[in-house]
Amino acid sequence: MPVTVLLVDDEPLVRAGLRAVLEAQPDIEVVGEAADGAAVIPLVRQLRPDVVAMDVRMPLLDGIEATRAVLRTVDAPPKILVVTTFENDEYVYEALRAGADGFLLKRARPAEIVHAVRLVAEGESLLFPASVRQLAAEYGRSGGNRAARAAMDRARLTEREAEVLRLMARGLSNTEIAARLVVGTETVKSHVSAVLAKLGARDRTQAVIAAYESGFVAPG
Amino acid sequence: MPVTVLLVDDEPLVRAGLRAVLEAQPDIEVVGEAADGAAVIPLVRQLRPDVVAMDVRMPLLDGIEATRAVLRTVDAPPKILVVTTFENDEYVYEALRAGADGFLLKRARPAEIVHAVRLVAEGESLLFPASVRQLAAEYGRSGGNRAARAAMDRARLTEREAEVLRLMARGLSNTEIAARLVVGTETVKSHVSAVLAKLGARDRTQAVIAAYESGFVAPG
DNA sequence: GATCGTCTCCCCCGGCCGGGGGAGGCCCGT
DNA sequence: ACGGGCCTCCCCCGGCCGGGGGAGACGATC
Repeated sequence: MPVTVLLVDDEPLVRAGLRAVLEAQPDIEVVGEAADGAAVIPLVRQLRPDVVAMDVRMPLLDGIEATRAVLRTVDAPPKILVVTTFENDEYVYEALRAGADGFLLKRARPAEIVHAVRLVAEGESLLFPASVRQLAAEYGRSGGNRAARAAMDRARLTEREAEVLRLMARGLSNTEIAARLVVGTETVKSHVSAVLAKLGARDRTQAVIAAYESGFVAPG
Repeated sequence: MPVTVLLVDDEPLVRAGLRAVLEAQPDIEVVGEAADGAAVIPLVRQLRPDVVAMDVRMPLLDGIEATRAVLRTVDAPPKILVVTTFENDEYVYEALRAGADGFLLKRARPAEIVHAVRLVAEGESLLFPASVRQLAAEYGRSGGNRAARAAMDRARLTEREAEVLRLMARGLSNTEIAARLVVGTETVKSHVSAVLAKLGARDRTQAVIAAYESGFVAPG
């Protein structure tokens, strides 16, 4: 069955764009739209979407309040994907703390948008979407810390995964980690893949960065 | 004759604030504004300001690159006053090394801003205001792992290599770094290899760890 | 007992990574 | 004029990495 999505944005143009991008996917279906946060709750109850793509800055009720309201009042709430224009948007971190599952830049490429929707639908959190990385590179290092901490908290690593991440953050290769933990390299690869998925990291380097930025490991 | 100033910042609000503060002075005149680094060079050629108040973090072309570009391509270049939000901004030092004449915190009081503009216009350099001196002192001790710091000092990275390492420490792949620096991937690979060799790192992950441990990049 | 989560291991495979070696252009200092 | 960094780009190639998919074993919880 397809992933169902509810679009919430005050700009019709943005909604139309998201709809076009997402509807092009056979496994994604846009089941509704709302122009402000106040209309979200009844629509969520009625449509029961898997994912809500929610703008942060909206009239009446902003994305943060709407996120809190949905998570507080709806049983088996949908995943919330926060949509924003700026990567260094204070409201985005507020929304993540309010319980949103990931965020997405409006200027992201279509493939990245689709990827983000699928990921949150599967229950993953999104720390390092490619679009954010790129923008963070353009603006400097303003995007990181708080989002990193939030993502690390939300990651819910198992003990073994945390152990593997600590060794990754000391520069060990998969083979070396396997030797240290006295398991097979394939096992280590499984754990590493799980860590990457949970942190929304693309490779071990990004995972280590997230570990430092979140305070999971400390320098010195 | 008055001191003429060109404002370069991607945030209209910041430009408006600087303009208000500076225009209040009879001997200072704001002669132009730009929203990104790419627009700076033609404006400098056209307006020939005495001082350019340049943001470090900007889209398209950041303050460092813009500073280099201006100093390299303009005859009798203006004084460059780097404007930043954060005191511990790695980019600021980079900009100073690129030839900027001083820097200025956005949160500075109006009188300090005016003072800074007048000073650089007179040819003084503003490299170490109190806030930065303090931060440099903190870097001196809190910058973690002494061995890592020693290794980083011994490494003697070139400017380009340091730039590449910073981007590596943000999780960018070689391809992404190449796009950002507008060079070929082979070039990036050369720089990365040089960084790894100089730091004694086996792979990019270890290099990023060294960057964090040495304080070359700081979490938060 | 059945289900779930965790830890363990396996195969295939494409791709990025990093090593080695080379080379041309540029600016700078001797 | 000649070197010496530095930045740029090129080739070949082995290997580690990460994705996708699958599966068995164990304990806990319902």
